[in-house]
Amino acid sequence: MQESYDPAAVERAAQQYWQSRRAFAAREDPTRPKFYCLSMFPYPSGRLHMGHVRNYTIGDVLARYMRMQGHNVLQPMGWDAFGLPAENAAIANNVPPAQWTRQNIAYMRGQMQALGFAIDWEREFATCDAAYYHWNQWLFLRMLEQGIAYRRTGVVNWDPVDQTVLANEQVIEGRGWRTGAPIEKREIPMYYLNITRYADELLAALDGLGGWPERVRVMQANWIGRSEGCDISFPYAPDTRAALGAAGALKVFTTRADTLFGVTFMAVAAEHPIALAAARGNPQLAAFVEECRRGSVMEADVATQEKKGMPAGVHVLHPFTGEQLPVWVANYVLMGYGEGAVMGVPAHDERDFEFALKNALPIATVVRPESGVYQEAVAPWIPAYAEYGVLVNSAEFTGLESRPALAAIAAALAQKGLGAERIQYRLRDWGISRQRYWGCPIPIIHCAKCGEVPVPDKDLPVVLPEDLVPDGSGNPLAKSAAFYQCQCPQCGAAARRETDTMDTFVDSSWYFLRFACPDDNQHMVDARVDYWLPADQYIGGIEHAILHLLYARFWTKVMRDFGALKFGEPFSNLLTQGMVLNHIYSYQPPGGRKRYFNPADVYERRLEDGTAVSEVATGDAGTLRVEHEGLGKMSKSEGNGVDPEGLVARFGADTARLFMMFASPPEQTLEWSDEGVQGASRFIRRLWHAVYEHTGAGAVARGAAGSFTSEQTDLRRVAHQALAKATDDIGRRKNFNTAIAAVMELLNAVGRFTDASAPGRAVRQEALEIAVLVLAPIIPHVGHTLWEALGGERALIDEPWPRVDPQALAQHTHQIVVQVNGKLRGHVSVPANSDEATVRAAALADERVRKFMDGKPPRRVIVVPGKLVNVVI
RNA sequence: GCCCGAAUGGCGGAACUGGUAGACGCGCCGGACUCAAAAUCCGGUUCUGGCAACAGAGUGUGGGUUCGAUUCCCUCUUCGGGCACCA
Repeated sequence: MQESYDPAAVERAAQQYWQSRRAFAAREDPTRPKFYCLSMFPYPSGRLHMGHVRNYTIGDVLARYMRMQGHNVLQPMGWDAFGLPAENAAIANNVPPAQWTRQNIAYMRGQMQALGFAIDWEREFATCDAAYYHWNQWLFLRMLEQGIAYRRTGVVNWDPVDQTVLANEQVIEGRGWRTGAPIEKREIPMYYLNITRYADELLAALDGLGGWPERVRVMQANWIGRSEGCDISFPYAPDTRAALGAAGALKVFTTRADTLFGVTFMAVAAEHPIALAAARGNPQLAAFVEECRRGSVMEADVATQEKKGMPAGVHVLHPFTGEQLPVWVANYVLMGYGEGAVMGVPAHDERDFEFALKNALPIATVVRPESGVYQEAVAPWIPAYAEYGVLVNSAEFTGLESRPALAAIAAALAQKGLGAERIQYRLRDWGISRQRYWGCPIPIIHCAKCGEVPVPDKDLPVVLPEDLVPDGSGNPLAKSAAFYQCQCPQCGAAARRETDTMDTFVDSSWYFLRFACPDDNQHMVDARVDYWLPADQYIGGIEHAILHLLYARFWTKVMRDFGALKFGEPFSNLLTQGMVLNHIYSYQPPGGRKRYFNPADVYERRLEDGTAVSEVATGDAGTLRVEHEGLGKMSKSEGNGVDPEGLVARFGADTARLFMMFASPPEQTLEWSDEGVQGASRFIRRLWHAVYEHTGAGAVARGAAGSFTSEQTDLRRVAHQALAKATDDIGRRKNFNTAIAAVMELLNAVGRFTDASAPGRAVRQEALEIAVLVLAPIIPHVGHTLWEALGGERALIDEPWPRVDPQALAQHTHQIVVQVNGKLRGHVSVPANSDEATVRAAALADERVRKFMDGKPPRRVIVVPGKLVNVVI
């Protein structure tokens, strides 16, 4: 081996070795346990960012570790290639999205290969390949047949100037990002997937996902939002009947039917039929409805906006008392959730309370706590009582507790035909239509005579033309006659092809299945899926905890019910990785636009009074003082990204990988640190030198055996403790930082080890072998060379994970911590197999312990075997 | 606004099941090597007081449970993720 470590040469050699053996090509092999290690595939944005490097390094460490543990490992990679950024790039550069996307894929593939990931590149595909999205369309048609896919109207952001539907991201403070025009809501027909049909199963099956982080399961459960409650109908009063021209009832859903006698008003969404009818004869109300129509469609905006309302001037009747209740139109009631109407109970609901105070609506208390003082909520400083309690002022239900009252009121309503118990979900059906070009075409043909006609299977895939260039106004497909002109498959008449494309979440809802059989052109999936799936480990950003992961679970269940899969959950174990952060520096010129500076260009300077300021050099040898805004996600807009490519060029892929794995545990955020990178590089060089000096001193007998000196015993204990810890940290806890720390301690111990005798050198050999093998999944390139130098018979990639020698771990004495009143006062050494009485006696005999006991008798002595004694006085 | 997390030395983090707070790394300080610098190696490094031995304080805030709390419970603060058309 070379005396000095040259990352470029070492990495080239290892990568060439793996490539020449096709080391990562995965084959189905029923005789071996399989391990499908899946990282979320990237959007091909142009260049890899540090989040990608982190994600794929975590996956690679696990894949390589499991390979060493004897598993048949599949680690694939592909491209989530449809989406908005390609269209934006197309508008900016006048390049077709397909060309931009495929160039990016080629570039990013090269970047990934330079990082040395153990990926089976033979299975690679992109979601914009017709051979892939063919099956999106095929399954969509099956869903249509089963009523899972259906068409109805939905609300979108409409830019009236560009005549274009905008994504939420393209709406900035209520205005179109390109035109600056105020955005309107518009209802258009769209396709939906009936995910709510699976709500119960998606919720219940979370219990079986023990390999998922608890917080993700909680988030999904809350997102699905199952609530048990009651539908209640409030019959129209004569004024409402007149406005609507029909009899009927206003239906609401509530989980608090026990507060029914406290209803003092009703609130409906601006889009509700009653609101629209009432607005016809009421210009003021019509203006308010119009104002609501202009508001945002985003839930966060709706929930934080000022709660406004206006009386509709019509009434409904209380189902028990027959009292006339005013109907209000309110901007906080969502048409898309429940019935688009809610009953207002100010005394027992925070939001209704606020609304009632503001609009001078009556407040009626009908529930009180079972005990304790209670003050009726009548003013802003007395909060509404939103808990369960005992009913008052509730006719025949007075005196009941809330829970029995819920059932009793529901039963009474059912008898009157004005209500029934029902389970309601917060989850809404999944709208998949996008009025955009760069996506998977929805395989439907609209015929004037036959209506919506599915494209026959034999005509699939409906291929997306790749030569169009969007210009920001409308969907190019809708302007391309070559695309939309077609014949009706049923009657043969001239017809119009659907020009909406699918949400890109559809593409990512099943790509992990396709990796098992990317070459099957006859079927969506085949029997190989049953070998590889479910994925044993899925790794990706926490930001995907809800939408992507829920859609993928749903899609899997649909395919299972269709008979294409034998399992209902796609990912057995999930690791949600934290984000990569860096410092944000900016300069705000007076009256100008804020500029951001990369932390790499910023340096600190101390002023004469000692305060530190951040500055950047400007072109004319001057400096500019910049403001530190704290830490934030690496992003283009804040200019604080670090390019992985430069890092690899300067330090090598192993350093990049080691730093990422060492800086923090995978689930936590990772703060970028140039010094930390240097530290990782330094450690690799120290390891390199330790092996260089050891092997340079001549051949060594492999395998330490026989009796050991105490120095040898100590090094062996450190080595096998590090191995045991790293095995647990990587395999079970997936905390790589502490596994690396254990090997660092081991290398420190090797450095202190002075025994140059033949048995001593065999012990050092064993320690270095353990260090190299344990780090193999993390720094595989340098490991490849070092393993060869240590005399490995096989290449490192073919080595199994080393075994812990229990004898090396054995300890004859234990250090016991002694506390007095919970404070550390001393240590005592006792034989490893001491009983409690011995430990207790040793502790009480300790000089410092006696000092702190101050002659007082112990009131209590707590002994934790092998660890600690606490003397309570 | 709602749901979910997080907060520990100068910095990143460790302490896994309630049992020695600060492993490991960075930075800094001192030393060795060098004409010198870089690199490398050795030692020190939570804070306060003390020459030291040692003592006291200390895990975002305030409270609680416990022999014992970074860990469990409640409160608040700040930061981050998600909120259905960014992916």
